[in-house]
This record gives sequence, C-alpha cells and structure tokens, in this order.
Amino acid sequence: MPDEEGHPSRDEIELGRVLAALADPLRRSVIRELAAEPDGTARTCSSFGLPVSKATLTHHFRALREAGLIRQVDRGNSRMATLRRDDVETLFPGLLAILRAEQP
Amino acid sequence: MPDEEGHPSRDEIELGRVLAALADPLRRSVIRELAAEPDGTARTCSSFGLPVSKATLTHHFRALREAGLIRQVDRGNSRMATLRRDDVETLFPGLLAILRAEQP
DNA sequence: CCAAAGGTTCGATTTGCATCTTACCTCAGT
DNA sequence: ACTGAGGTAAGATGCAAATCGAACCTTTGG
Repeated sequence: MPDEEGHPSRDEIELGRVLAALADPLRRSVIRELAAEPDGTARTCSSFGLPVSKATLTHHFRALREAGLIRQVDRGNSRMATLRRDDVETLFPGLLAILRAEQP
Repeated sequence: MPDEEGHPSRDEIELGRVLAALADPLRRSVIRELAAEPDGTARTCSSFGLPVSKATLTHHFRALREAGLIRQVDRGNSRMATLRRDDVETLFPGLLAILRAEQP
C-alpha cells in the first residue's frame, strides 16, 4: 500500500468530512493534543492512550486521515501521525483554536 | 410545551453537539443562510426549501436548536428560527465564518 | 365555519458508525 | 530465527441517526 494512500490534497478537503470526524470526542482529543504540541510533532497512534481496542484505533485514525486533518507516515514499525496544521488553518481559520479551547 | 423548551443556555452548549449538528449538509445550509443574513433575521423552517419531508424538517431543526445554534420562537402559525450569533461567536470564534465560506 | 398551511408526534425502516474479536502482516530487538 | 509490539483487514454486533408516511393540532384566510 503506497504511503500517500488516503490523504486528500488540500483542495480535496471537505468541511463536511472534517466536521464529521471532529464530532467524535476521541478523535477530537487526538487533534486537541496534537494542536497543543509544537508544529510537526509526530506521534504514534497508540501514544494517545485512547481507551479502545487496536482495531478501533485504526478506524479513528483513518477517519482523521481521510478527512485531511492528520498525515500518517510509516516509520519502521510504527505509523506516525502529524497534524496538517497549515492546511487546516488555511482552509478553516480558527478551527484549531476552537478545539484547543474545549475542556475535555 | 413551553417556549424555552430544548434551548440550552450559553454555558450548556457543548462543542460535540454543535459539531455533530453541523456534520449534516442540510443543517449546515440552514446555518449558512442564516449567517449570511442580517443579525436577528427570523425565518420559518419551511422557507429554506430543504428537499425533505415535514417530519424530517422538524427533526433537523430540533438538532440545531438542542445544539444551541438557533433559537425557535412561536409566532402565530409558524415557528421562527433565528441564529444565536452572539452565543456561537463567543463560544466558538470563527466558526460561523468557516461555515459561510463553504461552497455548497 | 371550513379549509389549507405550518409543525409536531409516532412508528417503521434503513443506513451508517463505533466497537469488538480474531487473524494476519511487518519491523525491531534479542 | 523467534518473539513482541504496532497496525491493518475482515466480519459481527449493537446503537444512533436520517428518512418517510400517516395522523393530529393550531392558526390564518377566505
């Protein structure tokens, strides 16, 4: 499977998909954590400590990736996730700040 | 049924509910139209010309009302909907602009 | 007074989503 | 070479959401 699979380009990102992805509290917590760290921070899926099974983890990260919110790159054994900060901030200015302000 | 039924106060509005409400394209189009009109504009549910049945209309407007995005007031025969612009803009600054920018 | 228009409620259907278990793959380290 | 850790894929399940038709209520306009 190619690396760029399932990553929409900036102009393919749809607001509906983004909002649907962010409607889930677990996915929102992932974006909130990534948005709070320095730009370019890469983390593995399992480093977020979400209280779900591995299969469900894959499911949630695919939703985020296909919405265009994160980029996933294989590095050795793991798949590192980074926030697509520029793309999101350009297309939807203020959205990340709204997510960061949420009290979980 | 009292008038204020189903309207959360400002501090009861939850981001998750708001995003879930806005994940639907029909509901998003309602907010987009209201956001484009002058503040305080009141419109009836049926004036949006959504391609769904009356029962489904009721369903969608309840989702928007319970999320805290609109206020609904009975006026004679109809139930007028107004955007809760202040509340939304205060809690989620920039959100309405993001919705207005979408090309439907 | 009657009819039509605007909404709501109920019950049914259908579809999609979150979740899990199981099985499998691949790389890293020993 | 084996094992374990990180992830993916497939299939099942349970629940919530979107949709509709039909019945009903209220108000406005003839």
